[in-house]
Amino acid sequence: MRDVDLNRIRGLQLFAGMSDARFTDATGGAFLQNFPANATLLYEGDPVDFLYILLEGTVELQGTWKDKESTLAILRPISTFILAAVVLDANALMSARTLEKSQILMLSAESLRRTMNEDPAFAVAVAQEVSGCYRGLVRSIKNQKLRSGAERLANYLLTLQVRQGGVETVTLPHEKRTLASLLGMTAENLSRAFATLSDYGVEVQGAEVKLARPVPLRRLAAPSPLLDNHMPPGKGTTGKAAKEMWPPSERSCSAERG
Amino acid sequence: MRDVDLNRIRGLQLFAGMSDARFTDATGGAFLQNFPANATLLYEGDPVDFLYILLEGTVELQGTWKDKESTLAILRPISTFILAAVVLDANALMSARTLEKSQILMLSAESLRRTMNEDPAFAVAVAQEVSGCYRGLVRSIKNQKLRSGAERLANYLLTLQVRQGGVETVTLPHEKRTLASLLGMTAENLSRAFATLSDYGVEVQGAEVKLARPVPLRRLAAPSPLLDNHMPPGKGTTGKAAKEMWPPSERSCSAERG
DNA sequence: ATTTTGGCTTGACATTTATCAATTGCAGCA
DNA sequence: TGCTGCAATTGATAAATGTCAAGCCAAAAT
Repeated sequence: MRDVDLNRIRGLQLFAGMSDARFTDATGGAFLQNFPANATLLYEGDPVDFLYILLEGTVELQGTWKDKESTLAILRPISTFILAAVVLDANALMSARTLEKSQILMLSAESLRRTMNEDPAFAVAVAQEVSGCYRGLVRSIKNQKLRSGAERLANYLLTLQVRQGGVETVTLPHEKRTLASLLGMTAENLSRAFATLSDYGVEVQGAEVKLARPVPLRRLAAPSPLLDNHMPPGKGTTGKAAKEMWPPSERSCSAERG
Repeated sequence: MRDVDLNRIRGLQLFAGMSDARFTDATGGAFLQNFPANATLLYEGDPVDFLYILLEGTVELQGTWKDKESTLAILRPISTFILAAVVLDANALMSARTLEKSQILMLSAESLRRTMNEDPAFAVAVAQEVSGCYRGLVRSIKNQKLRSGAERLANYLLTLQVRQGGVETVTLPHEKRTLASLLGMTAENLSRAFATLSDYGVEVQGAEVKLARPVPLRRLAAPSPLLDNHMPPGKGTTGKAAKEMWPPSERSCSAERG
């Protein structure tokens, strides 16, 4: 472990209230790992011995049942994942695999649980982080149960637009089949959903998607802070909750969901 | 507040490691409220000033979007709810309403946040509780995205069977339309899903459902600890995670989901 | 006892989504 | 330059799910 790597995570909200001594202690058994694309870090059902922190690359969290699989989240740096399993010393409910070459920091789950018990501020930070992840999942379920495929896509595009700085033409960050799975549909249906949205000014060319008529698109999408997390680094969801600073907890575990 | 009411929650995992003094302090601003059936406790988007603890009755958590609504969870005593919003001092993402006459304990959110900061053991307990809720939602999403309506119903029935002690004939605890919404389908489709399951020995008569041929039913349902929470009070999910004792965190916030 | 209410079911139909097969398009490579 | 492999698209079809309307049934009200 080089300090330069640890410094990348020292600034995370999760470790904010910690003394340097405790931070050093908690990250004692940590190591940095480089993975190629399409490497599986963890299988569904596996015991979880580490907290993973994605520093570079992309990681997909997926679930499987009866030969079917579904993407539950796609993570970008800097994100922690499987924190809940670490807290409860439980088995993983999701598989994790890299979508591209990735650099991942692995912290000993046991050390973290010990630190939680010794450092009150850290325990609070963990509770906040997991709470944010929880709320991300609540949004995800609502998105899935209340909206149609085209509506989910429309909202995904609008969220992407915000995250990319309000540009008119957004760039899809993943393969379309991955995006389809994240949005809860087949690749074929994603194509058709794009076709449907062409009536609303959505023009696709490879990974470039031009949102030519934002107004009708937004009317169809009807984005809502109660379902979508339009949160670019540094802004709070509500006035009241301004303390949910970056890295926003609600983003860490469920970023770029459908 | 009568002590007899507070005693009902004193035994919760959430308050386990707490000194009596801190417990008294944390529950200082608490009050017990009786609600009739169909009373809305909290609307989606509302600021959250209390942690709710259901002592008697039934509470439904639901989400709304564009005139559509969906049941996200149905809670039974003793369950806490909207803990994540309390932790983050954020607005509610779900509405909460009673399905029947209910008795609900309301604890000051601000007191609880203060207690979290003052009592390390409580902060850890909160982190564990929210982590359990998080995992419940992960299961819920997988259930929703990976299974068909009939498969969700089949698994719901099997879960119910376990929870009711393994009886051959289970009793549906809610109205079918509520159940349908929980399972992510319309009431009409729930009827048809029951019809589909008749091929697997499922015989419906009102709220009584006889599972006459468990073997083929289980083959169809393919229940899995990674998607279903077959956890009756007192048993852990995995050998390793035996410390997830009752009230199991994974049940509190998402019990009786589809 | 009769009416009324509301949940539940059923049928017909529309819409959405999935599946299968074939084709296109494109990037990497011989 | 032309393969080759894979993602993406398209069309045809099937399955799942939603919608609307009508009717059934049982519990509650009169």
